[in-house]
Amino acid sequence: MAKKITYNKIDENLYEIPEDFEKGMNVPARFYASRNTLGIITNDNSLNQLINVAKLPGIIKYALAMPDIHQGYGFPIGGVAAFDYDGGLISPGGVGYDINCGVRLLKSNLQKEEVQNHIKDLTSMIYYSCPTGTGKGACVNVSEKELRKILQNGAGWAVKNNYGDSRDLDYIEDNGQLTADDSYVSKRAIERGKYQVGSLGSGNHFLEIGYVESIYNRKLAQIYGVRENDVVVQIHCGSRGFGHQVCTDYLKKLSSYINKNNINLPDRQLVYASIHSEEGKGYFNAMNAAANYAFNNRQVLTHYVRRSFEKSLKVLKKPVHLDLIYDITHNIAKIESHTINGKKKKLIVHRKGATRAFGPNHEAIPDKYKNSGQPILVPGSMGTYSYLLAGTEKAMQDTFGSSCHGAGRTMSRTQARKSFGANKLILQLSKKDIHLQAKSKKGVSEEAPGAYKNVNDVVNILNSSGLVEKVARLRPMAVIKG
DNA sequence: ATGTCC
Repeated sequence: MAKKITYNKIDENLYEIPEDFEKGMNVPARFYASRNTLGIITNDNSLNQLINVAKLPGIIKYALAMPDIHQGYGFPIGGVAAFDYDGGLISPGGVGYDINCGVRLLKSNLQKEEVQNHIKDLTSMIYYSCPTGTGKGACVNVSEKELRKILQNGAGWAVKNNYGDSRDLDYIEDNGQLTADDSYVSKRAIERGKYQVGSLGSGNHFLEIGYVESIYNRKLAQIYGVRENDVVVQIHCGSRGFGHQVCTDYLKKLSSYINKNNINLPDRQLVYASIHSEEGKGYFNAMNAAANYAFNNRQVLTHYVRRSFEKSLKVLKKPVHLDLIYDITHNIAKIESHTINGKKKKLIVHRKGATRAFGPNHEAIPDKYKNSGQPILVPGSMGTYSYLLAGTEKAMQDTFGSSCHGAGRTMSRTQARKSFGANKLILQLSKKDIHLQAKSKKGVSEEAPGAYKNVNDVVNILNSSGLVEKVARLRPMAVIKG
């Protein structure tokens, strides 16, 4: 029987497991929660995983968990951990299997009323032009030579090949490209990647047409370019089988590194390497290649969504366009500079199921948004609200500039399948005027809103903690799922 | 998350 976790309340929605709670912890573990979510969070293994993360060498300040925390592979999902760059710890478990899984938000020049009557045709056209579900299927099949260009250039590949506009690149985190040497990617990953360029995937991935339901901050909404009733599109997906294979490959390689160097781990799933070692350098480069794969994936899908809007809404007899508001990643480790005890320090920041949330005037934010902090996209569970938020200076100080990534699961996929029937869920959505087009009933059950926390609660925890500014809330009209 | 076991 594991020992009961004790923690101190250090702010209204912030709790801390002290460094002396368990032998081996190098820093305290902090998590954001409300009275409502506390019972859910302590119900799974996620806080034990967070304590294990606090035991890793070179961790800075504290192991952090966002309010959407739940257990994952090694590190909890909804976790943030920053390591000293000189020590160089990098860990695949701190990134996740779906490397650079992320969300992008597009805004159309159309109003809810204009799209409402055509929603089923539009959804269907997108559904058949954007492959969904597990396995093969892609908007475009590429040769190994072209794939390697994608792995190096990210979303720039799509733009160069006419899947988008060069302006899109300004509104993607890191401009849709991280530095990557693709020679560190396995042959098997290459094989899997060739046939999935421009595909949605399954699980919690989705494509959603919705509208801006309410505005919380007019000034920030104006800067981001959203108004009430604007029709928007969210695309949530990642690096597909390619990223999965990279993760699998390097968990194995780094496991050998751990054995070779006689390193004791609090959990076998927490394998890591120094980024300065050959193994660590290999993972960092392969991870970045997978990140580029995902950036490009979302860009190619965007192109097909745009074409579907144009074709399907010809009846409106007006030009239809979709502008990219922002594209964020919530599964990545990045080298960033942060102020620690008054001094700038180079860190390796792992965000797993956590979104970057840089505050105003950060150099990484596009000029147009410079004064407002970066846009943060928090999709809710299927058929519920999603949020557009802005990063704050407080997030820079308290969470290495990080926020949550969604509502966060409250039960396993297996448990959700047993608890919720797909047909009933589809009916419930339709009563709310939300049209669902899904590849598998199993997938629908697994993604039942009842298997997730309430996204409103999760966002309010971060908002009341000062980590994010609420900008707008989005309501779905139609959802496409794998 | 994932050709849910190469």
